Amino acid sequence: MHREERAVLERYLKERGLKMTAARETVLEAFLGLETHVTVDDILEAARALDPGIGQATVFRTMKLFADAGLAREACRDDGGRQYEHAWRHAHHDHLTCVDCGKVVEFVDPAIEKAQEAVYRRYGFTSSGHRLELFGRCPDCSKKRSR
Amino acid sequence: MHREERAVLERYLKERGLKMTAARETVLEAFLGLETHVTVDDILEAARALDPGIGQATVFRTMKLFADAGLAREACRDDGGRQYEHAWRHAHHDHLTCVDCGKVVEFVDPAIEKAQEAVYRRYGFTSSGHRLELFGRCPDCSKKRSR
DNA sequence: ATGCATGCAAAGACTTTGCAAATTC
DNA sequence: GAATTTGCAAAGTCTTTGCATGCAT
Repeated sequence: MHREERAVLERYLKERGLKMTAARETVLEAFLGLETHVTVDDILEAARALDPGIGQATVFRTMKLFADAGLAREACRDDGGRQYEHAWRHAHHDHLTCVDCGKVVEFVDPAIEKAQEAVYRRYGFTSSGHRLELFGRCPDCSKKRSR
Repeated sequence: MHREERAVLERYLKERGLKMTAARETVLEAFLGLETHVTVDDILEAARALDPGIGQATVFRTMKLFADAGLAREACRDDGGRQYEHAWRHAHHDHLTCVDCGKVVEFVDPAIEKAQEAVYRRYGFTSSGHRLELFGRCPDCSKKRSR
């Protein structure tokens, strides 16, 4: 499973003289098996389902490693909680989040991307990424609310 | 100083039977006297400069109150640190942050705002705000880097 | 063999909460 | 006077670090 991500990790490790270990494999499988947008705790729980011996510190350390290897992306919720998203073969996207039920829609909008480039030019900045989160109420929650 | 913000706070407090206290005034002055984008610690330090007796818990509690009163806006950095921004008479804006020196440019781009509305419509969501942060390198840092 | 990685537990950073005393209305 | 607020310290979270042991190379 997840052969490609595993190859990415192995290459990353080899490049810096680090080691492929059982714990790293387990955390990788656990992380990839979950939907994107998970907390360290979610990952720990999933990892322990595969191997109960996994330590919490290992998950923290491993996820930092994955982030650096380009397999995960560190994000943060407004309440300060940290989350990780899948980053490999998971193109850039923005988020549309329902403030009631928490549902997240991922989208990419060319018009927005283009307008952002114009902003960079306007201020003479060199672009290096962005984060856009739209908040609102999803169709279901809107309906419930108007009743 | 800051008469208008003070009036907003007083009205907010009166509406719910809460009290205007010296500590709240102090924290308000401290917060407004700082530039936007500050941590609780920045505010605590500034507040203690005005009144050394201010407790840390009071600042936490008071900033939550201000956020609810519409005077402050809670934000969060990617490293998980919490920040507060001024929210009163400080229209909605997005951020363009220099990844090298940390400088922040606030901007509003009508094309982006418009494109966002289209995204809401596309997914049937009701809008309730957004957060956009562009990362890049400011002109100064770009120059330094290319040398 | 060497040195990186692990799990545990302790330590840290940040935030919240319980409480008695002080303050506001 | 009744009720909210405060500052302190204790308790909670979440995350990182130190260390002896275990493993990958």
